[in-house]
Amino acid sequence: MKKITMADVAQMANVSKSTVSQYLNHRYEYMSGDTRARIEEAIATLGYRPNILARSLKQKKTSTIGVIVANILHMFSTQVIRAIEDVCSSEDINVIVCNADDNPEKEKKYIEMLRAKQVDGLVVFPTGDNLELYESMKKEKYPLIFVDRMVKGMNIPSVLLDNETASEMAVDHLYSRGYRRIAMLTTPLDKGITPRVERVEGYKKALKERSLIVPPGYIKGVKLTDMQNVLEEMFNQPEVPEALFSGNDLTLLEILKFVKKKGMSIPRDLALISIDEVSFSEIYEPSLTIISQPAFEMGKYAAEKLLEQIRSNAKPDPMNVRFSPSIVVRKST
Amino acid sequence: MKKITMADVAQMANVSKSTVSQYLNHRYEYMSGDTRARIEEAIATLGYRPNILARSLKQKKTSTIGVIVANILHMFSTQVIRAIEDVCSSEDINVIVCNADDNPEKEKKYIEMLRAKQVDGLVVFPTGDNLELYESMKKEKYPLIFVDRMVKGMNIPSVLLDNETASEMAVDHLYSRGYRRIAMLTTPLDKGITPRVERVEGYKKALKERSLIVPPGYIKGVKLTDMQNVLEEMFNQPEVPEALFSGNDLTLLEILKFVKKKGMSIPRDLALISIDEVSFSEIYEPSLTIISQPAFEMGKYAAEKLLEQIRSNAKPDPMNVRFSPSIVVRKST
DNA sequence: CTGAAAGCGCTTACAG
DNA sequence: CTGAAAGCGCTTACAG
Repeated sequence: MKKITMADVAQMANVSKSTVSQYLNHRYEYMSGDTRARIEEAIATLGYRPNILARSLKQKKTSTIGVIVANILHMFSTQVIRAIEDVCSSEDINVIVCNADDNPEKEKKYIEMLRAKQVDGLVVFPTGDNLELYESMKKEKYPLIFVDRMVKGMNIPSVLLDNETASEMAVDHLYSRGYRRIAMLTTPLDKGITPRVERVEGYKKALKERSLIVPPGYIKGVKLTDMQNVLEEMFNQPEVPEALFSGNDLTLLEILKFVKKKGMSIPRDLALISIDEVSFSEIYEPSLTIISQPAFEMGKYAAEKLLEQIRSNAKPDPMNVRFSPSIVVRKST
Repeated sequence: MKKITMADVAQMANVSKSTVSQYLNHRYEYMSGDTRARIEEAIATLGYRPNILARSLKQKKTSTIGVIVANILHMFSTQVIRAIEDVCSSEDINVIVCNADDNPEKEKKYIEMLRAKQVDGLVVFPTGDNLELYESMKKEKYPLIFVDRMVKGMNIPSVLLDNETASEMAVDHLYSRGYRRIAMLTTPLDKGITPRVERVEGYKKALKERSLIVPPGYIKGVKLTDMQNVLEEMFNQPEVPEALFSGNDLTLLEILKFVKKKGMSIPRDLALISIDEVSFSEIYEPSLTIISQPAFEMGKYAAEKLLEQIRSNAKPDPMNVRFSPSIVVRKST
């Protein structure tokens, strides 16, 4: 059961390897129909399958890109991946997906692994903690695009949500419904992760514009595992929030857990709005008002830009491209 | 900005490529400390990164496995993947995940792509429609293991849920709570997909053992997009079900959509139980009773067995290994 | 229209 | 302790 190689096919078809190679690459121009048929037959009877590794080594390209998401548990990641796969598959590019699990070590390991595997380019949701690594790719002009997050002072093209507007929309909606004491909960802010920071900024700005004050206990960015406690505190303040703005889907889940534990009624006891669609936003009672990201478009755009970079490794991409959120008003507000 | 190769390192360190290779592979036994230091330095100053493609070509192995899931939208798939990644990463094996999207064409494309990339083995959730392909891998003794589904008459090791028991547990639980008119809804049965068929069989058997009759309209296996209509019919029968058994998570979502649309109250109007945990089973009101699969253990086992196959390409795996479900009783029943 | 030869970047006996 | 040489399975000018 020895592996069939091109040499075997060539021998059986009575041609040279070069000719078999031409055949495989559909360069039929100067090939006699007879030769072509013999090769075809030899391939079929031998069950020959080309070794892409060898080809890639020679061609110095793998027709494969890598994508490294910070945390695959976010619905957003899944959708972006799907979009990337769709555009790549239509261009015969393979994609390898890795999950950094919010862990810079893992991110680094995956970036190195993928580059060692010679992938032609990378789309990454950067953890933000591998500056030198990003920098070195940048310097080597290695095709690279960031999604969801930018890294300050790094000059790497990034596709982002218009986060400020997203927050503005959330606050505006709540405000128009008459809510005034609006709190915000999200995942940790200390790492300076773009969407978190910008959403908090946008939220603050929108409140200020409406002359609403934000008690210090009204903005929290903490780990998912700490959220139950933080919510406990938040709702033990003298001025209890009337509305809560959730920074992302995973946070929303924690909030709903809390709401249930406390037997709160939405929106009577608390109005709730979140960024990111979730699978159950329609079926939850009440259905959930959501600020939704155009995840699919963002993924598509990122893939297209990366492929452009790969093809003409000169043209610099626009730096930070912003996509607009949209609001889906349901019953939780 | 030309690519740094081993030859460059060798030259700079004043040794041969062979020696650099030894260094990279940690074969220091006969290497002078001096040489070693020079190589180390050369690598650092040049920023050399080995080309894994070349190594793999020579070594005839890539230290990479592929996993092809039938449908990544099932929570179960995600968890199995995660488990596979964990065991592989601890053994320095890379994993490439592909989503067949319930489409045999895509499955075929991915299997061929991964094999062309020379992955060392494959774990697949078979769509069941690529018999010849499975057969040929089997014949070539290509390392392969199935998860979630088996393919009849194919003799390929498969790791499966004990589906009959899962259904038995569901029915038993409902029965013990006093429900008698128990219906079941799941995804299409016509393709003979193992878990669906077995769960339906198990359900029928369990009903029979309890001398319960199943009106014809009580078992449905249909596409997700048809479920609203089918549920409509099901609840327009003269004998309306008191309890509904959902075959998987995606089905559950459809049922919940229907329940909401109809303003039904769970469990008063309808008791509900499903196979597969979902993100919102705790927070849903009422919380959802679930038959849960040991997805993580199943993935771990599959990965371990595949790696064994790869290492000693002789030892045949046990054929159909069954894992036991467990029930998480909550409030929907 | 087809083939011989070189080469992609590694690893691996083997020799010394 | 280290190096020369062959080879993994392809592709790609180039020659004829």
